[in-house]
Amino acid sequence: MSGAPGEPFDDQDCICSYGMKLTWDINDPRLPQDLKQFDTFQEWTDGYVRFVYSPDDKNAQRHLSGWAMRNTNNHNCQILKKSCLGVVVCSRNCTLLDGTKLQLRPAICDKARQKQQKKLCNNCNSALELIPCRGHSGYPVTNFWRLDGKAIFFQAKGVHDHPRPESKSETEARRSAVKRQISSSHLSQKKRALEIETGRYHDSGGHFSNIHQLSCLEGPECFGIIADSSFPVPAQHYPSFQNPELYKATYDSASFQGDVVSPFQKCPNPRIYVPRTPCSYEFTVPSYLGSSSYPAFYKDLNNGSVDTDHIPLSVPQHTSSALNVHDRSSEGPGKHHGWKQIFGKPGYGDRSDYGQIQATTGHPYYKGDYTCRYGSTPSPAAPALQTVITTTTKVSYQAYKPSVVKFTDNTCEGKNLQNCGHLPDNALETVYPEVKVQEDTGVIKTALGYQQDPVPIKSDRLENLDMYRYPYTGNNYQERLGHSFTFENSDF
DNA sequence: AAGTGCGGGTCAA
DNA sequence: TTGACCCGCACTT
Repeated sequence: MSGAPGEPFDDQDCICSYGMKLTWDINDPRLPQDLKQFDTFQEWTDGYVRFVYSPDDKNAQRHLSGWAMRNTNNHNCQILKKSCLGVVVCSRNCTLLDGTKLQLRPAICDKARQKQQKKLCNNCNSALELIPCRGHSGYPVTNFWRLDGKAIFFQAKGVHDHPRPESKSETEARRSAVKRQISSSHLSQKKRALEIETGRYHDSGGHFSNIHQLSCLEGPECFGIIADSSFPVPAQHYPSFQNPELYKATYDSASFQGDVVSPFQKCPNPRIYVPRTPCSYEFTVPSYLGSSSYPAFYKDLNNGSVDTDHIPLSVPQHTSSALNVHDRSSEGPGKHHGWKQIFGKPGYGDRSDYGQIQATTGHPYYKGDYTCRYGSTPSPAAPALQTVITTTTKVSYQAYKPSVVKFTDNTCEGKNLQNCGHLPDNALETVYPEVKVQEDTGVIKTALGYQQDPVPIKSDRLENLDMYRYPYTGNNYQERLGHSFTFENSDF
């Protein structure tokens, strides 16, 4: 189906991954061999994209993804196939103290996932619920990995129709941090007991002032992610690695003492802006993709059985929101519209940008029936996306070219978003009308992101350096994170 | 314990 | 035939 291996697109305006400039499909007998460059590792791929990674890229070697992807047997030992597990949310869709939603990473292991779903929402005690991914014709988004020759080929099929879960690194970092807190807490208690025994304890209030303030939290190496400092700095728009400052704040003693409101009660950020790409692409990072929050912890560490999964690290980003997850999850694949159906649906014609598409798929997440936190209004400026994406394994490479080019004019800056402290649900619902649309263009963003000039991002981030200490500001969360962590093999 | 990858097997389209 | 999915196993973290 694809052209000669290595044959690049001749469209000079094609700003996409190197992998997508080449014409290949993961199932092709022969993949491009004469590779001239590699793509920077992308943790949050979304959409029908392809990348070619260096065989030395550690993340590519590990088949890493921000999404919770589980191995799927495709009976082809040459190609590793993984499918998305979705995201775990609160069944009541409760709003956390910081105004965000619970969005946990589904456990990859089946047993662990079952256990995970038996747990309760740490915020409202209602059940947790797994929102399955139905972004690929009603089936989970699939990722394919293939080591061929001197490159690692990656291909993704489908557009995630759910919020991002915590990334693997975030989950690991959170667990790591919590464990450290636990051990620290226990050590502190022992120390205190010893002090009492020896008559050296003079704290009249019996208050552990700063006792939970871990010294290790001063440095990024405290967290697994940084130790692995090596994560690639993808030139993508929203790297997912945490800013150590956020951890520092989050795991502060106040938060750990139980029912204490997070010190950073949030402010969904109005400033949603992503620097232009070299070709003046500009778009908004959706809230659910870019923000996160650090709700207060409710577990008493003294009980020694903190469930790290119940301590949401980042709960960001909601795509859609005020949905009823029961409705969402109870819907079978059959009720979802495939891409063919979507594109063929009358009335949308050439306005088939992703936002429009997903907002009209009939999927509860995007139904107009729902009062969505971020709305589902398509960008009025969204141009036609002359894309044809098949719903089968074989994806026409031709689909990629126009999708990127056509996105040029879809500029949407969240400058008008309200800056608010602690908004109630219904208030938030009206805040991000444009965000949803941008999120739905994930495929394009991902494709565009890889070559983005990091310089403007840096300057932009530097301008907002102060915000690093105060989570949430909506969408630039992930963007900010990119500053604190570096990816492996990155030339950043 | 959980993540990861492999592979046998079933089922439905 | 193809793709999704379940399961068990082995190995790693």
